[in-house]
Amino acid sequence: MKNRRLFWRIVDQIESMISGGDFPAGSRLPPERELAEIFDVSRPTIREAIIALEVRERVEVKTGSGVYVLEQNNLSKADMAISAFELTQSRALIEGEVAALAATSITDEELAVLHRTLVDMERGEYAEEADEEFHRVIAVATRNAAMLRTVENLWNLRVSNPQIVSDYGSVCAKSNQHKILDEHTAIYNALKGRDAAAARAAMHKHFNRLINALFDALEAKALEEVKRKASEKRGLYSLDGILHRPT
Amino acid sequence: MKNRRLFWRIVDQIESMISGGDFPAGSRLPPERELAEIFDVSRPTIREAIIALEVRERVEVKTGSGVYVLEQNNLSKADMAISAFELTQSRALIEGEVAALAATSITDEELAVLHRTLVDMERGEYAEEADEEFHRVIAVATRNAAMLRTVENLWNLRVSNPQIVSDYGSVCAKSNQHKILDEHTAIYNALKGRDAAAARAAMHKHFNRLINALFDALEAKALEEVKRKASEKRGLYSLDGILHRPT
DNA sequence: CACGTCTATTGGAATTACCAATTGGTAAAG
DNA sequence: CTTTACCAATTGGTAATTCCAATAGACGTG
Repeated sequence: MKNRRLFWRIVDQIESMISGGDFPAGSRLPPERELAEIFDVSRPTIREAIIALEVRERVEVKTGSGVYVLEQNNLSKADMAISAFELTQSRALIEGEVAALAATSITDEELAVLHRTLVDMERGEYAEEADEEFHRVIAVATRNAAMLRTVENLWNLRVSNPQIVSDYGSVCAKSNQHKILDEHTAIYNALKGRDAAAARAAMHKHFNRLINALFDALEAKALEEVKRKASEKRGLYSLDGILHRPT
Repeated sequence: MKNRRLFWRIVDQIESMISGGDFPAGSRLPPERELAEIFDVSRPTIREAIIALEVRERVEVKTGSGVYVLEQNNLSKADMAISAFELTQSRALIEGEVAALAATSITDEELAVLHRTLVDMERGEYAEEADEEFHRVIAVATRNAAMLRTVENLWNLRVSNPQIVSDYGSVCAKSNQHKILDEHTAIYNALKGRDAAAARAAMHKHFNRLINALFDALEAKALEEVKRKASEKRGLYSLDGILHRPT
């Protein structure tokens, strides 16, 4: 659909200029007539683009004065403050209960779907999708829409927070995938046996290992950082290059 | 600020006409030129209003065809499907874990705030606010932003869903407030004693009674309905009015 | 009856003009 | 020298008009 109306293109351009730092929050945009020249469109088109930005609350229009860039509410500055540890701890406790609840009400069809996610993950393709599907199906099996909604929200927090995605990077690497698979299998077996306590325990074990893995990764990263800085200092203060130099 | 730009007035008018049923979802709005006549403004102004509605996703513009009213995503048709039972069950399990977690990390200041919510509730004023604050502070005490976020989400589900608000109506009536207060006090004491298991149990007990109260209310309502219908039938088929009429 | 073409309708965009609010400078008064 | 009042330039607000492009429905042809 390249037939987007013209003003949307202008909206994108102005928006990228704003987020690109050309117009910091609080600053004034060039007058409409100038923008029309810059983007080589008519003034009405610029006005339409500005109205779109205004509805989106990116700018504020002051009659007779100009168009001003607003602070970005960046929804979820609160979300950004959530760390991978907190998220994983929450998921451990909540999805532990979800698994226990699901064990009492899961159907054979759902168990079959779960088993498919295990096969998918073993094949190695779509590993993340299989992971999501696994946890989601268990939430569905609770017959509780609020639980499903909560589990989905937590997953969304994970994938929408770049910091968390980064922190999970190494933990979910291919080399660790068999661990996830083993733990998922344990959860699956507990659910198959309709054993609520075992399902809860297996889910806790799953997330508990993840938390430890996150700690290990954090520790390794911190250690790396220390080494790097030490190496920098060594470079700065070393006398290797100037002592006993054979001229 | 009565100096709102003209097109905002048009946006409001069109929007109220849509929600007023003049233009059902899927139907086409009158052409821009007609709207300009109807509202006695110029066509560019109509265009600006339509663009605002388009950015808000109330309408869809099809070039050469017309402007069509979109379904209102009334955020959360999925949310509407969540029943009071499901929500309460979720809160029982999740906030049970929250209480257990909080018991290990709650501060004396937070305990003091909790105690204040108990006093507030005892005084009877701001009972709902005190309830919300009570559960919220416990979530804060977990030192886990994801948990806090989840608890807040569940609370929002409750207050934003009219059906759930209605179902909770009788359960949270003043006559039952002392029960809630007693249960909150029990949770508070468990937290004060830093007893995770006791806190979890007290929270479970709290929500478990709520679930039973919801069931009772549902049952009473259904019974009422049966009686009402029976009474209607009685009125329809009764012979009281026509037999042995003293003329 | 099916298919393609033609045309009326409708939105898309540009141009021009003029109005209204704001702003900032300048000149006059104190 | 400071303050105030006014005026003019700037900037957005609205309108009127024109032309273009996409769509849909009518119409005609095979």
